[in-house]
Amino acid sequence: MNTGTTKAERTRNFIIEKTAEIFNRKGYAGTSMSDITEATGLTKGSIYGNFANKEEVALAVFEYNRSLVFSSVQAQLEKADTYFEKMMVYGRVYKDVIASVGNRGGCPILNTAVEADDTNVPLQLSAAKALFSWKKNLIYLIQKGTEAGEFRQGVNAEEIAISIIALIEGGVMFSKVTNDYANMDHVLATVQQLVKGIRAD
Amino acid sequence: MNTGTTKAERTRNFIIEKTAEIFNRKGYAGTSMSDITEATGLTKGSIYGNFANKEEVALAVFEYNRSLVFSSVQAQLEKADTYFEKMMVYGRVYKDVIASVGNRGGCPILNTAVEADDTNVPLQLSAAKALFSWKKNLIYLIQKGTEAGEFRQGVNAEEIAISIIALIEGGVMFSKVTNDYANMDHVLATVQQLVKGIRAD
DNA sequence: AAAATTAAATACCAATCGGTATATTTGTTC
DNA sequence: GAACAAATATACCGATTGGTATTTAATTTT
Repeated sequence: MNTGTTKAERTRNFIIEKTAEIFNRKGYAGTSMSDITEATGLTKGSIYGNFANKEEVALAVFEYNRSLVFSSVQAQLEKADTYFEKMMVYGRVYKDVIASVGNRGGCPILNTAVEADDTNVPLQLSAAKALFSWKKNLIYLIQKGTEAGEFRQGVNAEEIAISIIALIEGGVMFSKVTNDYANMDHVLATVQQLVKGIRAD
Repeated sequence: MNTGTTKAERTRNFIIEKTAEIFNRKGYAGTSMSDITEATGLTKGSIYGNFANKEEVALAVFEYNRSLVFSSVQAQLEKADTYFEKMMVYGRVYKDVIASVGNRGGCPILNTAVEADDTNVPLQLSAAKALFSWKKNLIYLIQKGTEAGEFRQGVNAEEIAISIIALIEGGVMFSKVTNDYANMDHVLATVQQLVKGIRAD
């Protein structure tokens, strides 16, 4: 990528792209300015010419990492024809998403949420916003699927939505720290079971 | 608490107890030696007289935080008479556990796993070991419950176990970062549903 | 191509980082 | 209570932290 009109915009994107994986792996506190200058080959003067401080880099990087995962999922969602199939995308999100972006330090939402919830309000809000948006989208899919007659009436859409997110994020945490992705398969099987469970008969 | 025969042992425990919440909130990278001296009122000489380095403090603190959660759950498990009831303890773990230890920076296993999986091998192994032990215990309860005729035969115990852990940890992450514990209630409802779903009829 | 503007590099800052050697205090044993 | 041992405090180390003025280099605009 690295598009943008002015030189500053291009450099800004360049910095974000080059440091995205570092921030996702080491976290905000664990990533230093020298990590950033090293990864980009730029000097501090250049970094601070494009960002006010380390926090602003981290915020931009989180948005970039989040959008990477988002568009990867979005591509799968668009391929699915029914709302049931769209929901089932999350039941096999591992093969397409985790395998690609997951091998860059795990889920950025999870990483940022866990680190920032006690230490950094702007980052916390960014993570919370991403989760809220994800939840909202899942609820939307369930409601639309219910209207289309694919799902049963009276389903607790919010409960299903939050549970699917929790399963995926908890599964990423579990399989990453144990280095065993069979664990991810197990939680995704439960996600599929949840989705099949709300199907209209 | 703060038991121990020698003065060194008592000081060691004192350091662990006084810094347990700080490490759980700020993480390993985010907690400094001055945080530790400040919280304990001791000097660096005293800290390094009892621990080899910061990592050793973090490891001891993780073990302490983990055991806090563990014994809180264990107390509930012992009260439950049937294996079904024991499994259901995890479906209401929030009220007793999250409310107490959760308000000290969240689940130590989650926090340590997410931070350490890319940055610190000893801490990663500690977190992985804790999760493995938890998973093993859940599988044991399901198997024992099956033998006792409480649960159906042919249940995928590992899948249920990992899913319950993922739901709880994902739920803690979600509700902590959004500051909305209604989300925790939703995932716990799903945990209960999972346990009820393997019940023998 | 010259002038004006923008961006990046250099050199520096005080503060803090994790850690150590040594001195001093405290507790214990005879 | 003197001698000894253990534990804590003091003072220091070089390296690194995030951040900033200022100078130099590269782009745009005229």
